[in-house]
Amino acid sequence: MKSDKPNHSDLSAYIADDIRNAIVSGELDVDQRLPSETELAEHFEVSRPTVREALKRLAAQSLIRTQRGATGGAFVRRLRFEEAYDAQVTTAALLLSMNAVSFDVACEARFALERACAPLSASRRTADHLATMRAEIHRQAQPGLSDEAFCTSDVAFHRALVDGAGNPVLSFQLAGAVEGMQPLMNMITFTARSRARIVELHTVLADAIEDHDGHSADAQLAVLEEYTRGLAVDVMAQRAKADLQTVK
Amino acid sequence: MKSDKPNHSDLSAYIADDIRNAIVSGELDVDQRLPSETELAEHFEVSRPTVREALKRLAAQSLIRTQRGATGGAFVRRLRFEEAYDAQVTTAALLLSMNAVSFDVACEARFALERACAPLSASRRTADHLATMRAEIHRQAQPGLSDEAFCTSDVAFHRALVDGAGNPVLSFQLAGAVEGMQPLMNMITFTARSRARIVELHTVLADAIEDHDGHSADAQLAVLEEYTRGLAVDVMAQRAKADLQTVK
DNA sequence: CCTTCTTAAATGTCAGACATATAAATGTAA
DNA sequence: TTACATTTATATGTCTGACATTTAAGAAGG
Repeated sequence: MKSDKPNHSDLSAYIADDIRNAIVSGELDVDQRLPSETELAEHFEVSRPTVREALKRLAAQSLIRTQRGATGGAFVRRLRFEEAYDAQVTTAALLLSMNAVSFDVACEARFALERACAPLSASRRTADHLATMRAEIHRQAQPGLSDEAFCTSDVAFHRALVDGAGNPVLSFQLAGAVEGMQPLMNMITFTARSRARIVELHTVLADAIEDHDGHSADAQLAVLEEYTRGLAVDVMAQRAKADLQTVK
Repeated sequence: MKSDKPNHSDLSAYIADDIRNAIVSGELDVDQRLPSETELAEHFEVSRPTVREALKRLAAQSLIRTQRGATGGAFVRRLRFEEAYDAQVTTAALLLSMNAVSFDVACEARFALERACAPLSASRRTADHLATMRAEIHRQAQPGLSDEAFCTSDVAFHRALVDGAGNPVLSFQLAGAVEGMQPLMNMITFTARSRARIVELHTVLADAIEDHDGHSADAQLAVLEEYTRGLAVDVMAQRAKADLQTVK
């Protein structure tokens, strides 16, 4: 940690960067305690509120945790997969909603990545993953399910498929692709007929995974992708038609 | 934005959550100005420093930007792919280094995802992407290149391959998988012979992409994955041997 | 009409104080 | 001696009030 005072604005950002570099570079180990706020303030020659703002920035990135009390302080935090997973989903969802990403582009990315998991999942899935997939299929077939609940179940199904690959890095990377896309999926209204078709496709997919048939699973995902994109096209067309009616 | 005072600790985290939800849910639009710090303080019934800590948390997540001056304030920020890309790389690198992820697991995830891009890249790559790949191959063949520079060029090569798919969401998702793995790759010492082999594989891969042959590109990536994992095994074996020597 | 000056509003920073949580040291009684 | 209660020191969490700085808009003057 150096301590230069570059400019007289955004000091907390500068300090946060400095400490962040120390953490990322491994200069500070996991669970190591940072100096107290007062000590940091002296070191960087700023006031305690400024140091605190810097520490809050790091806390927002899950890089540190703080403890109150006598032996308290700020500690370098071990970044866990679950936390990174959540952040990933939020980021992906925001990216899609703020950048006018088309359904097609997002859908293509999602299924391309998911298909990367298919062979691995087919060869390694446990009975547990398979049970989850079957359970979600069963839920999706229930009548009276809201569109949102149907989407949530769909995500859970695909997540089980991805987790079946038994590779936490892969699961993490795919979190954004699958769950982050949920807001886009929620825009689709699933008719009874389309739900039946999706349940059918999911069933064949689960069968392939059960049979350790990666090739078939991959093919089924391709079919599912095509069908999903077709659904979106229909929704957009109907919406455009409705807008036209409104204008008239 | 509600305003309940749940407990008397971590108020800034609570306030940040509240505003974050408003942004993610779309209640606050892009470029919309938040109330001033003083107004937020009154609304949440806390002091200005507490509000500021909350705002810094959001700034650390690239959710808001702040402007000084008369018409200044905090504004909802449009999350851009490049920023999310950087955050993704940092997060992935930290995940790998802090969770004792094996080289094999990371490598498997990376190549599985990259292979998902191969067919798309083969069909859509521009001359530009191809030129970048060729240029990086040329650089990798230069003698006297440091291991780190070789790795950097390797990342640039693979990034061009991924970008060739012409899907920004896919590029974003793969940032962590490819670039985030660089610290792990840097642990490998690339001998002249292994470099020659990698250059050879990259050349065949680039040829496949040039010929719009997605199937061949996929196959080459599989070969490259196997070779990379073999290299890592060798490095680990030599390191273990060296450690043994040290103990003696 | 253009330029310059003033003003107001907002963030950025600081200083000092008090509140609160927590572990360790200390004291006390069975 | 041991178990429990109390004190104490240290750290974060929060508040108040102030001043510095930046910036745009309005006012004044040529």
